[in-house]
Amino acid sequence: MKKEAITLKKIAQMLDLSTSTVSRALSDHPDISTETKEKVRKLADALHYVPNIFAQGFRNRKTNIIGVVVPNITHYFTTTMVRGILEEAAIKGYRVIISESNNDPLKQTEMLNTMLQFGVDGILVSLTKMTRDIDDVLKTLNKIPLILFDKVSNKIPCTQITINDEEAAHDAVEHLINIGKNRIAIIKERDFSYTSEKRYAGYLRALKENNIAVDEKLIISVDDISTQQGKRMTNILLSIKNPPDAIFAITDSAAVGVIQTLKKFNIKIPEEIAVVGFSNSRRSTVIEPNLTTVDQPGEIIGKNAVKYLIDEIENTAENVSNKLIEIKGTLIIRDSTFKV
Amino acid sequence: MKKEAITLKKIAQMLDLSTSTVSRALSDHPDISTETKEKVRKLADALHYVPNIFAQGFRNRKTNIIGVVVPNITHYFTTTMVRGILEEAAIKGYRVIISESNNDPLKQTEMLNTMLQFGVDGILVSLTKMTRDIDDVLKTLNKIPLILFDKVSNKIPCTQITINDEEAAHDAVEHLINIGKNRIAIIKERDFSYTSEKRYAGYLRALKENNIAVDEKLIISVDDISTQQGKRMTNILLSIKNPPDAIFAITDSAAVGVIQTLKKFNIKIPEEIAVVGFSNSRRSTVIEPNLTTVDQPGEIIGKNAVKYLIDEIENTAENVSNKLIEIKGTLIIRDSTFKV
DNA sequence: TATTTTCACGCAAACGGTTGCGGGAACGAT
DNA sequence: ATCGTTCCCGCAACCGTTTGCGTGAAAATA
Repeated sequence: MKKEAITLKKIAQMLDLSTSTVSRALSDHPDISTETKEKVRKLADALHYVPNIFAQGFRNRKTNIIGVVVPNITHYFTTTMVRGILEEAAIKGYRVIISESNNDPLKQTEMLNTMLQFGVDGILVSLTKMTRDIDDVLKTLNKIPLILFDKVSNKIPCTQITINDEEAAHDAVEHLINIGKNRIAIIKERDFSYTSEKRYAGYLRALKENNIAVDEKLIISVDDISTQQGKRMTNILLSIKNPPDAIFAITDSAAVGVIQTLKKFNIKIPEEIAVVGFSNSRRSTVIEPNLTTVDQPGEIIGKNAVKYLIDEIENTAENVSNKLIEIKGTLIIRDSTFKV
Repeated sequence: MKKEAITLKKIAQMLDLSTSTVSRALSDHPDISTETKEKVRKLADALHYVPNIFAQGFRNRKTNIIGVVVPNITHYFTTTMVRGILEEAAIKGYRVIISESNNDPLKQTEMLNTMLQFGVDGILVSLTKMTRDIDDVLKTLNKIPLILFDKVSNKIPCTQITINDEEAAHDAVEHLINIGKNRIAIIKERDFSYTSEKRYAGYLRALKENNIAVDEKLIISVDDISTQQGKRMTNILLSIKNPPDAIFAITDSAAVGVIQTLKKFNIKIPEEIAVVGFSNSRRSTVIEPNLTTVDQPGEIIGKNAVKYLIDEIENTAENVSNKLIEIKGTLIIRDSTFKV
């Protein structure tokens, strides 16, 4: 079936050398003379020799594979991060195994275990929303380098890479204040979402800095944030006595639902109610009016995650300090808040 | 660092057996007595024994990994297929390595080679657009089971899984005819795209079946289909003497550009010009009017691809016949063609 | 010339699991 | 008692690569 592979042994036989010499020649070991190295390299090239990865992994206890676990691979932003991960990993000579937790903590731990069993060198995790018992993640963390990205948690002591949610949200809300809004609603996620909490904190800080009182009625929490929920929550917000003059949806998909509902009631955007989202998804330039949102540089996050992970993998000796890296997200102002 | 792994040898020592007996016991070999099997299994469970995959792969030349190459992982439809692939592979006990060709044939062959070198058991490929010299793919095909999905090519003799592009496109165009259109433009891709050709064929068949003459001016080919191109081509279509009364864009993203441009010129959709896309992307329900499009069951395609691939992997003996599987896509009628 | 150092390479073990083959023990049949 | 089976199990080789250690020859030093 498969053609006979070219092995070190064969090259050795052809050159009348030992396999160890060939091995060392290819890895540029100082014990080998330059001429021998030359000869070996030339023949290896000619035969298209590729080392048997399994023999190597077997020998070195290193697989050069990193595992990636994400909640939902169909989210555009997630794919941009994955793209960054794939790119950086390829550059560094690593391969990537991806799996999806479907926001199910049980499946998440199952995935982690599978990856461990498979012998990946390290794991990149974007947490499920309801990761309450982080024990399984911690257990994995003890065995193998592990880094959190995007959906992170301060309860897990490891390096974490995310965007500056708090600051970006703060900027978004401040932008709303700058265009003259002061009854600013927020649609956020209920509990267990580090990301949501951070953005909520940014919201609160922006209000406080501008001496705007917090109105609990304008703070809406949902279990799973989605376009559907955006619609429903907008209905609720419109029904209160003093409706908001701006809505900050913690997610673009929710923001889309918000805008659709506002339009259904013929509410002028942004004059009557302005809308801000988060993610700069593709839909944000399709919805009308175009959505003001926060652009998250997914590829950069992905690349950085790989960088730090490989760093941990290759420097197992010194105990790496757990870093908290925040990548800057930038507010993109569009028609849903400000028309030119 | 890593705790000492539990090996067959250790279990063997603890039970005073040989490693071969333990190995056979765990693989349910008939030579081993039931009691011994019981004992071994119990201890293995208790110790959480997991076989060293690299030793196995090394020995058996089987990795239980399948490689996946896609042109662009950020496309929503692609991610739905990936989801199906991941799910089915997990069920069958395979892991998945993903890489992105960025629609670059050179990168595609590079990816294929990396996967080969890595020893994957089989490969799933969605071709780049300009895969003219398919030699590299063929070379890979000779060494290892390979199946094409979504972006396929009839020039490569292997099992292929795709949606019924021709029929779906035919249905879409026929729908346009049914609502009274007869100057139907198509925006398609220039050459080298099997998918595009199939959809174009469906377009032609629908016209022919309904005795509508083909007008070359209404057939627009572009190099890379995108929202931007959709906009530009719409401008062109509007500038001809007899503009179309319907536009079939071979892709949702192009269709979005079409609609945006038509709206800019205050052309009524669908009364003056109707629009149909292809993919049922998320944007198709955000754009106004909502886009009539073809829904492609990505997960089913992904699952099937894995199924057939594993079939080939595990039945290397008999020469598998190359099948051509078409998964049904279904037309979803929305406001861009028909308002209720 | 005798001794040490340097250089360039080979030997062989090791990694963990699988498997062909062979063999001892128990049993039944002759 | 002898022979042939059957049942269980162990021995040892093997997969391809890496690496500690050893060695012979040449070169350098005494």
